[in-house]
Amino acid sequence: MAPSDSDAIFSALADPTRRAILSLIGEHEELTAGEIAAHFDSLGRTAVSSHLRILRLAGLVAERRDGRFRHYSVTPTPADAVVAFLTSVYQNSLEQLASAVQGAATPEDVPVGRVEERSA
Amino acid sequence: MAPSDSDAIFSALADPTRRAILSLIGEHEELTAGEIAAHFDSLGRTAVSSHLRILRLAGLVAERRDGRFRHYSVTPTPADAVVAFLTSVYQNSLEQLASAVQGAATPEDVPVGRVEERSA
DNA sequence: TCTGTTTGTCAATACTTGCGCACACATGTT
DNA sequence: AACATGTGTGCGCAAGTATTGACAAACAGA
Repeated sequence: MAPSDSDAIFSALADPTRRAILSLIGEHEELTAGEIAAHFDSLGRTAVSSHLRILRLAGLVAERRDGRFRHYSVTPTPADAVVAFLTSVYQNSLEQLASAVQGAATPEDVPVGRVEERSA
Repeated sequence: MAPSDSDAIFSALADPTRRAILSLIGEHEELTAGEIAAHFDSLGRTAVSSHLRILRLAGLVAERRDGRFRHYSVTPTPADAVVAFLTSVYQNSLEQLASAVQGAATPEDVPVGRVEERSA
């Protein structure tokens, strides 16, 4: 199976700790790795660093290096992959409001493309 | 950490095969386990059954027993948990879509509250 | 400059979890 | 009884996670 971007994103979101980290970063503009690690007593810096690496490889967060610090922030775009998948599955119950969103947002940017699927 | 629903949902969505199964069911109204298994040459019935069990426990699919067959369909509501999380992180770029989704699925149940988070 | 400290990651190791398969079992049909 | 449909169980293998120890990079102070 082609290791598409969705794989990395959904795998990254599968871990509760990573979702908590993502939420934590989302509450602020930027956070250093140390500030993030400080919020998790039960985790060492290595574990947090590893999680941040996975989030970064998935494109969910961006890192800005400033001296010996590394500031992490949320990247807005990659949620599209998740929304695209949900849209493709829940078309029936969502197509109405999809058109509503189209009217409100950009009409052409509504990817209903298929997600990966093993050919039989 | 409280094993909230989000855990089961995101874990279920983490596997590419399960996402493919979910997409496959979403393309049709209902599918039996055998029909689903027929679409995946590289998977036995046991594996597909196991995936369906996980999807069912996560509330992503519903099963209707008809004789010796079991018809699976997509349940529309549980996408709320995913959208709720995405909303909390990507408030800016998704609030329109999120409000639209919540309005169509569960109008009164609008949990934009915090996702689980380890207290420091 | 030269230590010493802080920040963050890398490497190697144990532990846990998850996936897929083979087999057996339960249920329903003919 | 014989067959078909699906699932539960146990096993082997792979992947992910957290920890310990060590390392590179950047700053502060004497």
